[in-house]
Amino acid sequence: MKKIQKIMGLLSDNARLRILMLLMSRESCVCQVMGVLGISQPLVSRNLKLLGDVGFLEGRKEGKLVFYSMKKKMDDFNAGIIGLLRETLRGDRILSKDIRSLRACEEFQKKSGKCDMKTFSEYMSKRRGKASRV
Amino acid sequence: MKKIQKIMGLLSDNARLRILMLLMSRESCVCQVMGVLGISQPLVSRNLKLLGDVGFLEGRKEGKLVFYSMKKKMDDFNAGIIGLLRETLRGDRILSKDIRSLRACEEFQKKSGKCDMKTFSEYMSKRRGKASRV
DNA sequence: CAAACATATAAATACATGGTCATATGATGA
DNA sequence: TCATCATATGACCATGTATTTATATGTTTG
Repeated sequence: MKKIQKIMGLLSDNARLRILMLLMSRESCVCQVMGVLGISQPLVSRNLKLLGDVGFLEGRKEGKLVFYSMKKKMDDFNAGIIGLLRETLRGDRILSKDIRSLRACEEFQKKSGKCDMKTFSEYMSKRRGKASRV
Repeated sequence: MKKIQKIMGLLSDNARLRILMLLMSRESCVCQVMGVLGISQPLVSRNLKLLGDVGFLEGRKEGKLVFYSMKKKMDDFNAGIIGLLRETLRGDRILSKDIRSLRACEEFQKKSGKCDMKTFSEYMSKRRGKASRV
């Protein structure tokens, strides 16, 4: 009961919902989440931690980077919620856009070898200027 | 997305979760919910309204009383959440106790013909003194 | 109609939470 | 080792939300 309340509270936040949906599509590191959602690094870290604490996410370190992904094993309630979210938010505009942004962010990271999000923003602007309809 | 956030927020509250679970077992009027949960009347009214606004509950007037119950037709998300809660909270101590209290409250209401919750509390005390393990 | 009762609403207050800023930790490379 | 980069943590402030108090609305009964 207490746990349910806590989880429901966590899922009442826009950023955290987007993070969850984003990580359903694939794992990503903190700076990628920053880049995609456009929110501050401390806030991303905090939200990832919160989602991890209740059993939704797990982290994996790789050098200086930390990659987060959906936890493989979840209890019935968590799995049920995730399933329900996936069903309900399938095709959601914002989330689809986020997933596309994640691809772009990975691309940028490969080219530049950095997680610098200021530069990433500029990169995204140029990119948008060229061809892609957002 | 916005709606999901809203619903998740509503379900992060102890009183509202208990109300939902209580009304899964059967419909009840505002004063019964007060008596069972032991919270103030304005708060009960407010929470019932909130849960109604997002499509979980419906109300039915009967004289001065207003009975609330689970809505018959819900969209997939709402139905999914309710199903998940029912599964997860099946056998929860607090909720089982609430449901027993509801029976007692109905019984009291029949005898006294009133919804006076002060009197109901006294009634419950005596009752507890006699036989029933809560 | 007046009084009592059940419910709803409004205003006020107290507490929780989101977000930012500053800073700490930990890893890599010069 | 020092500098830089990526992430985590702590303190703080602003906003929102739960809860209470007071009061309004609507219904029954005397």
